[in-house]
Amino acid sequence: MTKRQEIAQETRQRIYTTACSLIEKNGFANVSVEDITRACGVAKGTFYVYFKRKEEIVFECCKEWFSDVDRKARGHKGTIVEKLAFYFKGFMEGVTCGGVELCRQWVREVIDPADSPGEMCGGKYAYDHERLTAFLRDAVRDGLLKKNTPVEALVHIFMCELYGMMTCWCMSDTKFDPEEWVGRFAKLQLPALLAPYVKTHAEARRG
Amino acid sequence: MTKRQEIAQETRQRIYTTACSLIEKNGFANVSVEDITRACGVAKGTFYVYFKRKEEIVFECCKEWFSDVDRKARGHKGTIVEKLAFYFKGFMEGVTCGGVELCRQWVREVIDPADSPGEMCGGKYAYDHERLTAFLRDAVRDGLLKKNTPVEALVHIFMCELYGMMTCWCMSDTKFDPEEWVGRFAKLQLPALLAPYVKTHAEARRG
DNA sequence: CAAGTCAATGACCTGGAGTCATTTTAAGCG
DNA sequence: CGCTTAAAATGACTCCAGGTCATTGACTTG
Repeated sequence: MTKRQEIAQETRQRIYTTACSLIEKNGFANVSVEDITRACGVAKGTFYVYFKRKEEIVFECCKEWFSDVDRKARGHKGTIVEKLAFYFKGFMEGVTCGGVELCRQWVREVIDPADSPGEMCGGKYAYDHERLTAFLRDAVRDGLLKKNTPVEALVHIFMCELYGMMTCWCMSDTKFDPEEWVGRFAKLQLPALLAPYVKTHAEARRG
Repeated sequence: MTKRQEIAQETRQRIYTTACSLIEKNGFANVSVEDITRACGVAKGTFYVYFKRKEEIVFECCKEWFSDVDRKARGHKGTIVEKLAFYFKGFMEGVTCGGVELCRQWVREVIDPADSPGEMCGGKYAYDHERLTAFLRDAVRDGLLKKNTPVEALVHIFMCELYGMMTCWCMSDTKFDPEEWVGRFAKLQLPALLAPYVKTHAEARRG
């Protein structure tokens, strides 16, 4: 990497960091692109060298929420119910850690498939969706779930729950506790949903 | 009502109707206030005679979604699980009937308590919240649920589910079917959630 | 060192939200 | 029927923020 590219990377990073913290402090709508660039000492145009639209910065900021949720959950010992509970817990930890203003903007963007197809919503939704699908497929492969498990349908249900949680967290202005929610979901609802597909001990022994 | 007030009401109604249909056709962000006023043959300023902000029209459009969901559900015969399933079904019917673009804007507004406190989010959220709370309290009073039922907590869970459904419906661009979702929720998850609070036949007989 | 590349710039364009002084029109009254 | 009053309607205007693009000059390359 040449010195030039290094400087460019650093500029991009500075814009990204500044944007995240400003948005978290004041909310997406109350932070202008000029606010961001002024705060990190570059011209407005520079923002658009690195990001196509103002919204794109949110995608950047939120990507890391989910960066290794699935990897960790795979490593988690226990039943499929316990693994999934761990997955959800990790997911919501990422979200809450990112802050409510970023979460709000994420939801705003994700509900609208019309906004920049391909890169934004479609892509973002697919991101989680595929990750969770792969996770469940592996659980089937590893014998934690029966062969006839309707993976796609379950993924849809779980995505509904996760995004419902996010939406309500934003609505309640963080007063509601996602961790408690995940706990209850895992204890009451998850077993009911998975019951038909979880192998009994006898079945598991048979393979 | 004088002729003057009649005309004013009619103007307001015309703006409201035109706005709803334009938003549903093109999406909230792609409809300007001028588009709306032009389409119904009044000046831009007239819009602001009747609505404080562009967003306020959405509140108006969406209010009727929930107008008598609870009343109908109260009249529905059956167990508390069946009544609630009916409630949820009616709620989502209202939403889907209103159309995905209105639903999107509703979610956008509702997740943000900072936007016009009192009237908008706080009020809107409270609207559903209180309605469902009253519904569950009545179920307790009528002996469908035990006295120790944690009504507030249940309301929160249900609101999460409803808004999760709405969010996912918007995300999937209406591809996902809320009715099917409600059906499954009522069959698998609702009984698990309510189990500790539903009276047994013996308990019900004792009162 | 000359030519080429590319990050960075900021004046500029655009479009839409919301305002307000003014005009139009219905209502009330002698 | 005029005249006054008050409400409804107007549209030119301000303001602001997102996004563009021709230009600059620092760095790279041969």
